[in-house]
Amino acid sequence: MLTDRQRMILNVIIDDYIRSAEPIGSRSISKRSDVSFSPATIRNEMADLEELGFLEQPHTSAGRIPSIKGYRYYVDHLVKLGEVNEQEKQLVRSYFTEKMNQMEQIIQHAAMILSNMTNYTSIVLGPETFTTSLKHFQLVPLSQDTAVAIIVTNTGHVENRTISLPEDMTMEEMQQAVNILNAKLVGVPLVRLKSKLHSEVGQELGRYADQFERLLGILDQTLESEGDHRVFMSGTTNMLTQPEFKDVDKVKTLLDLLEETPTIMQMFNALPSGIQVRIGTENTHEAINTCSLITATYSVEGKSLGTIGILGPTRMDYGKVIGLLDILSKDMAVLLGRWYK
Amino acid sequence: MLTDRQRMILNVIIDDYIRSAEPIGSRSISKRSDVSFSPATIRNEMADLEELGFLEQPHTSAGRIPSIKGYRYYVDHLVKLGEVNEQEKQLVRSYFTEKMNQMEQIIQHAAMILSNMTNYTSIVLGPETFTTSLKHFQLVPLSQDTAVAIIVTNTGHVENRTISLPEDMTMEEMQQAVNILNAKLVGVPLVRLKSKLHSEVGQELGRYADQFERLLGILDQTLESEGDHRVFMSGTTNMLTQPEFKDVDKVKTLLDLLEETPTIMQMFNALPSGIQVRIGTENTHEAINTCSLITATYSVEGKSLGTIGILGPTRMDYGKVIGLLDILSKDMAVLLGRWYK
DNA sequence: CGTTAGCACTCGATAGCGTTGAGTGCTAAT
DNA sequence: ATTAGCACTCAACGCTATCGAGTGCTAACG
Repeated sequence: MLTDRQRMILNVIIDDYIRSAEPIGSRSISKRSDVSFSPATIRNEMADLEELGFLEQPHTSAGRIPSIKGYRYYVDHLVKLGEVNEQEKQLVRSYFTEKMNQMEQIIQHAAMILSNMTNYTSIVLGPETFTTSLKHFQLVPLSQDTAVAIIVTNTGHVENRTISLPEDMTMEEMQQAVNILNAKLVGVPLVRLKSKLHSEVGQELGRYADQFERLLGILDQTLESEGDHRVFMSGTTNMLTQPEFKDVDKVKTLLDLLEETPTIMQMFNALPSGIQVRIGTENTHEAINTCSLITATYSVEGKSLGTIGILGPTRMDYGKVIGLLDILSKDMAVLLGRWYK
Repeated sequence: MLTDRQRMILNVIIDDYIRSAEPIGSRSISKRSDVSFSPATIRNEMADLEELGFLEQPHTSAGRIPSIKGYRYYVDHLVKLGEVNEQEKQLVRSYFTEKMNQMEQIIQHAAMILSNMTNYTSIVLGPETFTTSLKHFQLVPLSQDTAVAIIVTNTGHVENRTISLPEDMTMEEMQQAVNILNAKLVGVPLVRLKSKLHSEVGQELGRYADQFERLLGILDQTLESEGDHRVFMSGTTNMLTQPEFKDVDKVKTLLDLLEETPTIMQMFNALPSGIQVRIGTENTHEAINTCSLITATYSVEGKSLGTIGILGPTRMDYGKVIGLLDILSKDMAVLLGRWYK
């Protein structure tokens, strides 16, 4: 569909534009040592590329900038994966080598590494609920009528809720109910917890109907709110250094979006595995129509655990980011692998 | 030091400026129904007020704006406490009435209420560590050689760390050490935990020297990292709607500051009890030299528990914010009172 | 003597205008 | 097919004039 020369020119324009953030003219391309055509020739090709929809002109008599379609072609066919050099690889790994024995820590760290190395905003989703199961369920009394309910998953994740007992129930009764739950529910995946609760444990706890309802409520609440704890972000303000965000209004809509955890989750959920690139308007959310989102899933033994992603302007260093996401997702998989043995 | 009329004029200027964000001229003051002097008279008074340092002129032939000193005088002598009307009081309370049985929830909610009702940025610090004590310390085994250590405080706060056992230690040995710790340390305030550990429990655990060191490390880590969990913020992007932040660079320095939890903690710590107002350069941090920070401590039985605060531009609705902080800090004290019975 | 009307003055903001220069598209020559 | 040449376009920039909100000062007034 495109000639070799057109591809080459498109490639050069995008590379240059990514660096300079300014429209690229024919002369500056022609001057490059790896280009041996005159500006006029380049101009002709650029005109063709524009007609084909790969380039745009902000206004007549300005250079060209890539269109969404142009970026798309670039990502699909042209981009050279940023050669994360051995030194950088080591750097990434060295971030992890310290005693990182908590999953939350690893994930948060991953987000930090990403944003630091790219200067974009990073978003990391922790492991999906369906791969985690209940390990332990416990009640710690605080006072006469209050207690903390603690849920531990097999991944080492801990959730907790403070509850106050109904007046007509003693701590002992409550504790008994918990014991029964523990006996029945340990090992059950969190997603099946609810149905399991109703079907199997229901009758057994019949006589503790009240407590049962209450505990169920706590479990539900916990499972719902877990979403908050699964999204980690870093470098949100990095966006502000990009020239495309010199307008405060844009910044606000973007930052507001990033604070909406549910929306973020929704964006990240149900992404196909592997590395995905969403360019500009390919994103469903209007607030990031001038951004690109690159995501990679990390998985253990074929099971997708979670997602790491980078949000930046459409004019983004795709090669570098994709390369980085690739090795980082693999490193994370290895690192997290031990939790799932 | 100031005549009644000067006070009145200063008051009017600040009130108007807070609303309009634009320099106030003599004519617009004179036109107000509650002012019966000609512009010329007002001008004379304004010139005097400027000489005294209460007003500033952005440039000749512009109106006057309040100086830091002006705001200070306003806050100390002139401001009418925003009459949080009964309806709003109810609104605040209604936010809380739902089943809020977790302390974190209450605090986070308080931050949200503040930012929603003021359109500024709110910062809330949870209860100080020294008022909380250890309630329970537990180990939940995950696999052969990993476990989750869980610490519960008397406030219902839960902290946890995943740990991996040294190879030469069994889970049973570890568990035993935990039992001893539990017996000795429950009820001890968190701040004294460390010294208590060394002095009293040290010998007892002598034979478990290795484990002891390890557990100590975990406790330390937990106590240190607790800071992160104690700072709650809401409405960080509200700043962006203020005209004084139309400049992206300012926004960035501000947002960067807000992300530094330790700095925030430092700013809030050791504040005198009651309501405090820090105007502009009265703040030590340069990044908020064009902001004002209003804080209120909330306390139970004379003991200060934590701090709630509002960060806004110096041109801030002091009356409203102070009034709101006042009733909210009291409401929180009541609500949190039950944890400290 | 405090207050006020009048007036010259200041200065940021805004609009209009010519200049500049990077970049284009087209044509004709190679 | 490529390229040199040239007329054309248009944002950006700087300059100037104008406008008007607001001031400071002086003199008049009750």
